[in-house]
Amino acid sequence: MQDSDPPVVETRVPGAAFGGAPTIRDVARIANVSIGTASKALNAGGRLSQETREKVLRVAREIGYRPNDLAQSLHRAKSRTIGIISNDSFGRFTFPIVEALENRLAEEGIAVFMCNATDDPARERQHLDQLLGKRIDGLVVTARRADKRPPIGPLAHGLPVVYVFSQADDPAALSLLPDDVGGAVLAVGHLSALGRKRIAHITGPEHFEAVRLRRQGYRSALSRAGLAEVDGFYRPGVWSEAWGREVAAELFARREKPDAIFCGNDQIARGAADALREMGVAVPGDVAIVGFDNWDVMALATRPPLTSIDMNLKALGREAGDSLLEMIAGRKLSGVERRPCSLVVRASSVGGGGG
Amino acid sequence: MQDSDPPVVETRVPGAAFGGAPTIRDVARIANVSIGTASKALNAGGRLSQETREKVLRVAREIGYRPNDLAQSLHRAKSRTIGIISNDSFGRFTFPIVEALENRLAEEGIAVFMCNATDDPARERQHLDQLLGKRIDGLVVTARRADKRPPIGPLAHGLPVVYVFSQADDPAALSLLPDDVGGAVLAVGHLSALGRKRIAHITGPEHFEAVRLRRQGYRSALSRAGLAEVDGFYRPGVWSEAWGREVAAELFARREKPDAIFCGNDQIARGAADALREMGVAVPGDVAIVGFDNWDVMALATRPPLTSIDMNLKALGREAGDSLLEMIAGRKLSGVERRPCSLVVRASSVGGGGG
DNA sequence: GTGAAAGCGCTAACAA
DNA sequence: TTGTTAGCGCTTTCAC
Repeated sequence: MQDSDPPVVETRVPGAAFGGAPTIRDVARIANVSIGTASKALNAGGRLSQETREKVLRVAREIGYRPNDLAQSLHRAKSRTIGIISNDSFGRFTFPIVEALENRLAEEGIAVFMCNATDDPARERQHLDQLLGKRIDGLVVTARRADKRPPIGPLAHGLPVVYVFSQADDPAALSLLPDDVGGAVLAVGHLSALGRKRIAHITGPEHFEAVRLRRQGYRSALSRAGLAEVDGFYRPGVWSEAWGREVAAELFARREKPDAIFCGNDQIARGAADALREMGVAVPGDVAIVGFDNWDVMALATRPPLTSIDMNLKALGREAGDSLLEMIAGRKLSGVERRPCSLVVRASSVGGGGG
Repeated sequence: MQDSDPPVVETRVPGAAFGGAPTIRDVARIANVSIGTASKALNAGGRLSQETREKVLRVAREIGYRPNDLAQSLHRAKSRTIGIISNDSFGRFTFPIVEALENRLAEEGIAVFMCNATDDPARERQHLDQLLGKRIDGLVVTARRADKRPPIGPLAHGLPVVYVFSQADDPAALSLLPDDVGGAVLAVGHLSALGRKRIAHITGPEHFEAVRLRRQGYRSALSRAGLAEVDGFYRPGVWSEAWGREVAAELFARREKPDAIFCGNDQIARGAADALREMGVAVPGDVAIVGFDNWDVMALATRPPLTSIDMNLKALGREAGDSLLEMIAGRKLSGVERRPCSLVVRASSVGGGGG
């Protein structure tokens, strides 16, 4: 059976390319037209008799023809492909960003190469080389923390690059970041609007830019509300529940206790909430708590559920996609853009007393 | 200076391809050799004078030449590219898998297209079309839960596909999964080896295959240890901390209390641990607890830290990469392969009494 | 309305 | 040792 069909096989022999995927040449031959005609029919262009067009399309469908995008790319000098390099090994923060970005780009028929560099410059360089070889039309760089990093490069001049949740040390680059200061102002503003006067701030390590910015927001919101910054109420440390528990316990062993805590992330907030509950302090009755990140798995599991600041990472990712598309279309974009966070109110700041 | 070099510019005019990236033609022209010679030099092949080779390489380096991988692919009929379609929007479980896979493939110089289908068959189809157009050499399909799914297709015949943390309803397909039964046996075996006799199982919804398999492991480990399955000790429900708290409280209101709990995931385990601590039951003194997933953020934050079952997702991802590479090389692989889990012991099952 | 051919960037077979 | 050329799959211009 198999051996009785040499002629057909023969026509595909000098190539047998790409696992035998049919080419436009196959379509043309079977439909009995020239390659040019087949191309015109498939691309819905040029003048062509209805009959021929349909014949070609039918054949194409029947043999499962699908244009080879690599060949097309070669011709149009655009790969319709972009790369994304992450140093977060695509963790909790990068995920939503990358997902939204991929969605946006998929809408335009652009495919995304995913590369994980895990903070290793050598790996990053290697990935970049590969991507440049693949002639990506653009690049997105993302990271675990939004601190400054050396810019990507040197690379094919004019390759559009967007840094998101990551900041290049290069004024000509475009960086998209959440507005940490504004997020903190939102949190503290919410608490002061609820009548809280003694607001503490438990947060992560100060070498994170986010920690410094959120503190700045904390301070400016306090002064805007006419509140004093109590000595010992600002507590940088680590991003863990244990730290939240520890500081909360300590603050409530003081004479001057806070009536609200703004936490640098949801884990700290959860730790604080746990410690307070166990000490018999009512949340939000005695103390209101606001977290940061709005990480559902933490915020919802906390008792009571956490009011938190959402960095709107999906929106950030989508905008990164928009910006990259614009840059690919030729626009020059640069600067550090900070996008607003939002406040998600739950029971840890308002509602039935609790504890 | 710049304007004094018009001829060079001119040579690149009919094309200006790919953002002006230099081509091998540019290298050849500047090095004053033929294209064929340049190619030989760059590919370290054929016989060529040392001198010429070096000259070519130097020019290539100077003008920043990087071979166009699309053109190479076209020629060699391999794209050195694979696709990965996820229905987990790359969440907690898929991510370690994808990361390890990407690492493995990067070692071979293969790039990975990332596609998120989010359980929408239309989006999946669309992504698949795009990937096939890009002539990927292979495909990996991954999902949020390891339940059976309709196989991908129809697609270019012979495209290697590996399902990981996902199972195709097709005996000819290769699926790589964690061994849930074995994981449960490990957990319950650990508890019974510690002398626990009354082991309860709080877990997620029964429509998850993982729940059914883990229960099976639970039962077989009980009987292997000569322990009875106490009525009401098997508690399917939902994957939440609240469920863990609820059931734990309930079990300890009974006359016949368990002396160990094997939980279907770490969230349930954490809920149980919290409830018990608040009831004054000592963990692991009175009750030992084992979770499942070894999700660090949960397992480590629990008081006491959770003993848990690790599905070794990174190893699974790496193996998926190995398998895909083999299939690309021509081997046919199929069947449902389950890979062992491991037990990670922490203080919730052994150690200082606690509570 | 249709076909022929050049060219996208590269490799490999064959000439010189 | 080096150059020439065909061809990978596709689009597009230009003849017919």
